[in-house]
Amino acid sequence: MSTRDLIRAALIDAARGLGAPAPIDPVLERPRDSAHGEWATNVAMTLARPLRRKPADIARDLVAALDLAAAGVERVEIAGPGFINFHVAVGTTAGALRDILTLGSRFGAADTGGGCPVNIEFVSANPTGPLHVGHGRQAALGDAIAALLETTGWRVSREYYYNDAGVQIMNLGRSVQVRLAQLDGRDVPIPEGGYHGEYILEIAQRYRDAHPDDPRGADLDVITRFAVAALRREQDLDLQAFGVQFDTYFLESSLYTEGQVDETVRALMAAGQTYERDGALWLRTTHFGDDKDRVMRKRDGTYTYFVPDVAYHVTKWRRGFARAINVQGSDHHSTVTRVRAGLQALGVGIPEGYPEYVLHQLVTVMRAGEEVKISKRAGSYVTVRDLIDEVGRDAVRYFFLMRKGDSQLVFDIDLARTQSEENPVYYIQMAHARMAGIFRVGGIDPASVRADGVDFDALAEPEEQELIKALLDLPSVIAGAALALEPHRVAGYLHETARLAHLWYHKHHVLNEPERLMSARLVLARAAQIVLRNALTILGIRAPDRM
RNA sequence: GCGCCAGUAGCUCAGGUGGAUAGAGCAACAGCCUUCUAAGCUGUGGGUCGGAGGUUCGAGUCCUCCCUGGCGCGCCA
Repeated sequence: MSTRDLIRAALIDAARGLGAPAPIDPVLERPRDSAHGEWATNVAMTLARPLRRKPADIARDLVAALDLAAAGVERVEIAGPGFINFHVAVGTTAGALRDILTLGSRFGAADTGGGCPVNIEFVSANPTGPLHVGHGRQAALGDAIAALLETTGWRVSREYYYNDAGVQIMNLGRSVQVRLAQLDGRDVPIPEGGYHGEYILEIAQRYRDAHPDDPRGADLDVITRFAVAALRREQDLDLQAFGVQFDTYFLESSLYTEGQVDETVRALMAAGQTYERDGALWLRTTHFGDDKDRVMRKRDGTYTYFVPDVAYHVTKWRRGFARAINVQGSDHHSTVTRVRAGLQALGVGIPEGYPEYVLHQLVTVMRAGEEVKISKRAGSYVTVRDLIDEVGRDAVRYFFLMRKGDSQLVFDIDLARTQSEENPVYYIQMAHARMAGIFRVGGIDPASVRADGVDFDALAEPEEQELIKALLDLPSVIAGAALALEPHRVAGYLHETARLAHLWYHKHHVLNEPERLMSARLVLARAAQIVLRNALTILGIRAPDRM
């Protein structure tokens, strides 16, 4: 049991002794100021109301009832309006490093999810062009959220949904066809809604090489399939370069060919949630929180886009995913209500909040103080590949993850490509490399470092105590980030932990110190290496041993 | 007009789900290399947390209204 758990349990006992009503759930936090001890609780203040007593009096009685010597608590004090601060013995705090070494790559993991299957859908770009920076943010976010959930015990499936049959695909085929005609010397304009990027021309040229039988581009179906395949391959390469892998690619067309769209429509009609008006079929989404009802089937007999969307999410539910998380740009937020309304209208027991959404705001790319809006290949937008080529995969990942998804994100290319202290990615990776460097120079296999017999009282320097506390916080940071679906918390934690590691490294020496000190510091260096690596891994960033 | 998100240091942003004196990076200024990476470290300055009310022991955080910005509001996808 950790020191924190021991304190918590003792507090619950003591509070019960004072007659506090159940459930008692004392919050234990790291005080901002380390002079306030290793742990602090505000439980006396939260009990003031139910017990109808002053917080300070409750705190005094609680402290009197606590016996925490065995837990390594040296001193308990009451401070401010009723906080109870716990000062833990140096060796007790440091002794917890043992767990980090023992658990290794599993330190920080939990089994909160209990193996429950969860589907995470992200990127889901239509195969009509290279991935843009927004897709990059989704890829980084989705992959990190997936890793967070895996680490906390969920069985995660990464899924990519793409539209392989709609109007946009038709426009893609036509755009390539027009480029073919232009290559053939004819003056044909790009159609309304068509794609203008240079990549369309490239595809046309490749099509011409691959189909000498059709130099004039007469067969639109064949051209379209060729273009889709080419772009899917290209997107796969982008994702590969970014280090993202999917378990499932789900084709929108399969919803039609396998009858799920029709089935969903019939089920909604049978549930009495639809009506006909003006020759169209409507869904009563207003019954489920929408501000107006939505058309499902247009007058021309075709379905609006959200019908296959609902059918798609029915398949997620049926495939056994009790949780489904969609990572999308905030420009899709209007679909949230609609999809959920459709699922509720079916009345088949799907929870109201299904699926969950992680919406992110837009990305602005800056270079030399100017906004970058276009790339040569894509024409109207900056591609993920541009960023990866320019600053490297690790920096791209970190920059996309260091901000909360709800915030608009400014991607500063100049900062991301600096290889110095100014760049947070290098700063963090450098901290890891420095820990690794200690073992390399010392000729010690880091995996051989053991905590047995180590005198943890030796780690008494303030920089050591601060670093140790930060390292031990990894599990709770991961748990919080996983619960909130917010990877940026891990990014912030990494930066702070790296700072403490640099500070310690700079001020104190490990090798060639007296045996008692060196062996303890080797454990600390090893623990720091493990924690930095584990946290970086969750964000999909490499932890190099040297730089 | 309605909805979602945001507004915190000159700039970019954190502030785990109400806690103690609001933080970090960049930028600015002043320092530190005979020892495991100076790709690093130390110090200084810098704030009406958009505004006004409210909730309570306690609000950057929760509620209401207003202001500003981004996105969305189709029988497009």
